Amino acid sequence: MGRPRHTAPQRQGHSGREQILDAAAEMFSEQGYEATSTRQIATAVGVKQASLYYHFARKEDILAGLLEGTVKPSLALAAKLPRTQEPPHIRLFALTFFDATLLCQGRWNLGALYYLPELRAERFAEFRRDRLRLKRAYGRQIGDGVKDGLFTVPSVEVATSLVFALAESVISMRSDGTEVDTAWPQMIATSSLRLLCCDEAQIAEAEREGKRLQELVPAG
Amino acid sequence: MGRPRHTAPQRQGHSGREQILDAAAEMFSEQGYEATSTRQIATAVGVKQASLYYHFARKEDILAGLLEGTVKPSLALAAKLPRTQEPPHIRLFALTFFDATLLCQGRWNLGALYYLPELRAERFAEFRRDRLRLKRAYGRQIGDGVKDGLFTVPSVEVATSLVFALAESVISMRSDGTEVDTAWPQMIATSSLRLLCCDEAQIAEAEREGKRLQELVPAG
DNA sequence: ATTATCTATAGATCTATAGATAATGC
DNA sequence: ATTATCTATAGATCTATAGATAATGC
Repeated sequence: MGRPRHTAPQRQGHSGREQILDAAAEMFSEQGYEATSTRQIATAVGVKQASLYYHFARKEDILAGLLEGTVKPSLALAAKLPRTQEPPHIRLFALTFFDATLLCQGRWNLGALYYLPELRAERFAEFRRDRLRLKRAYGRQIGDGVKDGLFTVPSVEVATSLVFALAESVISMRSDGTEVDTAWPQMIATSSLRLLCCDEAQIAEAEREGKRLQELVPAG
Repeated sequence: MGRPRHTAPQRQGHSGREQILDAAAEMFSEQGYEATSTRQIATAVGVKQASLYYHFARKEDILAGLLEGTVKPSLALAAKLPRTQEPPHIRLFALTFFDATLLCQGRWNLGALYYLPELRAERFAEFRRDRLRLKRAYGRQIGDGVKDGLFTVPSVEVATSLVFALAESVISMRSDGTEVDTAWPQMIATSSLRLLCCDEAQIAEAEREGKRLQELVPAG
């Protein structure tokens, strides 16, 4: 319903809103936020520029709409980890694997949005806070593992930053055009444990058990 | 010489060109390229907007001027590594340490420019090629190490991407406001070897010997 | 004469708003 | 009446050029 479009729909997505988000996801992640005009998005969707404003009050809200739901699933998994009673190396493997898997999949490289300098704006404070919470969840697993003698690191803070960087490394890979296949998340999670000087026997155990925990949360 | 400015100089740098680059470095790395207007840069320098165009024909050339010289030093070190006759784990440590050190220092977080979506433009093809060459240099050290039985990895390609991501991890750290002190490069280089399943004895050796190789190239 | 600035402005954007219009639903 | 589009446009940019101007150097 509503007045018919001049052009046939050009985009995936049932509602107009979803079509806008789909087009914006592609363009924001590949060209950047400021470099993508509302006119460009509208043309890709197959509507006139002003029609976007029926669905989103401001351009920023389109980006916010995309960010919503990117970290939430990982954060949901992280929240359930403490209750699993699993040892830290398995929990960390599960978190890293899950997070990397999310960033690998999806038609567009949504993770690239994390690097947009525009995210410093107040409008995106909540997203930044969520991403920081996720990083802290990594830190908790690593800290617990050190306490239990499973990991050996010179600094929990540095180790956390490095493991977090490994999980997110698929973002730059995809941006650079590297094919990131389904084997990567496992290699990333395993590499993280190696970096933490985890025992090979325990790494093997985490590889077996860690994937089971993915089911704690509905698949992204 | 030249007509005097209306405002006293606001920026570090001897020439006008350097002052423009200094201001642009700060703004491009913090706000992004498109989000930074030539007027903003000019104001920060203390000149009128049009005066920038005496030094740079186009806005893109300012960004190109900044990128020039960011990967070159690491690439120069990488080029000299084969002649050193050092074993791969020492060469890789040296490269990672040097690269991370460069990214850590400097008034502005120039590495953040690597993530600007605008770098996909043809104007920056040379920079992209250089960065890819640097990544391949990482790959060569890792491949050699695997051949010599020093490293054990499921895939040289994935391992290369992960080690490269570790070296560049300081970029996101600095962007997020994390204090990145002088101890990080060493921890990053060491962590890289751990990720590659390198022997602890050889890691210790690389920590001792790797730093010596920094002198192959004039300090960035 | 050369250098490095300035003023002024063309021309091309770009975001967002106001209000009309063409469907469907009640 | 409601929904989702359309047309038209205001007002604010933004990059880049043309040409004047105020220094220094020869």
